[in-house]
Amino acid sequence: MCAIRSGLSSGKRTGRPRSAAADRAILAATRSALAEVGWSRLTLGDVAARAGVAKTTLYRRWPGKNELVVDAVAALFEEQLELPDRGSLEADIRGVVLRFAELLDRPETRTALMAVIAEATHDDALRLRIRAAIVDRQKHLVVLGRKRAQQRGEIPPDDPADPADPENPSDPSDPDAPAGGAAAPWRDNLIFDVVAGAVVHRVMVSSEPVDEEWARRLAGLLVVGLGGLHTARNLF
Amino acid sequence: MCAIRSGLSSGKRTGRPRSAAADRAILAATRSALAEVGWSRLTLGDVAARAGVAKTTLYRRWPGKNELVVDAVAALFEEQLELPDRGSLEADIRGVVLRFAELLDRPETRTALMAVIAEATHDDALRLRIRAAIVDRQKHLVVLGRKRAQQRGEIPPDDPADPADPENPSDPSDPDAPAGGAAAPWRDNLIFDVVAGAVVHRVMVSSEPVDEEWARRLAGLLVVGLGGLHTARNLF
DNA sequence: GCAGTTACGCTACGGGTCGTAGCGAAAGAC
DNA sequence: GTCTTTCGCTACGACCCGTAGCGTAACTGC
Repeated sequence: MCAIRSGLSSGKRTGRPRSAAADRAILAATRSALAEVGWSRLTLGDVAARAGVAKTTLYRRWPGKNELVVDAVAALFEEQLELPDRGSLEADIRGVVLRFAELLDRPETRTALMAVIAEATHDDALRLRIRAAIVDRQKHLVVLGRKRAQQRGEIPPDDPADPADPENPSDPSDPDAPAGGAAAPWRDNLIFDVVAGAVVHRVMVSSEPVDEEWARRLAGLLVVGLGGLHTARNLF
Repeated sequence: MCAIRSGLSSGKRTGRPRSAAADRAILAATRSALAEVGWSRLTLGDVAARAGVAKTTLYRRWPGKNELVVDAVAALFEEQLELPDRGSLEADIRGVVLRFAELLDRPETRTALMAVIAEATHDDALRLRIRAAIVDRQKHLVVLGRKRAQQRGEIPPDDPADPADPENPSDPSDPDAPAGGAAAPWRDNLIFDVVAGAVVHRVMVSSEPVDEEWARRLAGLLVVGLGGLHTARNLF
């Protein structure tokens, strides 16, 4: 996260420091306005007025609407990064599903997430910002859950003999690789896309609630399917 | 789809008819502009100029940017509704995955789909429009694939004794019910959310391609998982 | 203290887009 | 030919954008 850096390089800076309270007020005002008027009708002038700051202050910290909204939403993802160990892979998946759904339950998250993703289609810098602030944190939960399941013996440990994905060779810049140092990161990424994608689609497109019942069904589907991917990995 | 109705009530109307060519030009211009400049920088004046029509003509047919974009994108979904029978559930899933990914391969679809979904958060009419023009057509493919799999015997037929979803009782207005007249529509809906959500998430968030390899993995996960949902349906 | 530096609130501005209104001309229905 | 509706065009007020300039406030280092 973090706005425009005012100081040039190193830490020590002179002069009047930026108000951290203003930062919080601006981000909160952004979320509030987002929930009320939506993305397209959101104006920076309105945000500044809600936050009780001048419009120019806003532009001194964020280049534009997109970046501000990303930071405003990213703050919601900062709070609860860890996930308690619920004792089984199935329960952990249910936990992460409900955790993610809880975030999407806030109207400002719903509106903002889709909007910034749409904007990121034409803005590489914005995509990186989203990845660092939001996506990587969610993906970390998947890696964590997989490692726990391996420790429990629910799924086999990483097999060094398991050949790397031929279509995703171990390229240093390969986004399939950096996460957990696993031998087969494509499984983590597949699960990540399935879990996060299904929850988002359920909430945003199908407009149906993600409740305990649905989470149980999705987790059941995945646990059984994951077992199949390991036991009969060359079946398909 | 369909813009603003000019005539008052019944079919027959007198006077100069609306130019169908203008409609096509406007929608094509919208897609073109969307792919180039993105959602937030898209202006209706620009679209009108690209289409070679007056800006007022545009406002006579669509209430605003959102509705225009929905119709422009929906036209892409109209073309290929059916899916060839590929002989197995796994192959059918792969087919629908690649089919959906093909649509998302167009930059205008990527940009527009997320943007209109974000806007739909605050606009019920827009949500209905999206549902009718886009979502229902995609969901139909899932129902079709499930019926084929049942005919092949890959998954058991609908069990009349299968109790309806307690959290989704057979309410006439229940969106879990209307699709295929199945005894357990929640399975169709779950698969729909998982498949469509995973593809969208893979393309939009992970920014990775949906290729044959990935489709095979997702299909494998689902086929195994679906079998588990049927054989051990009360396990979770 | 004092000077130096940076952030802040405020005002004002040109530029762009929105969505609408009014007009005369064009195109089809009767 | 007459009637009805659409079309292209121009013009308009309203709004928002993003920036510049100013005087003031807050904090640092001497």
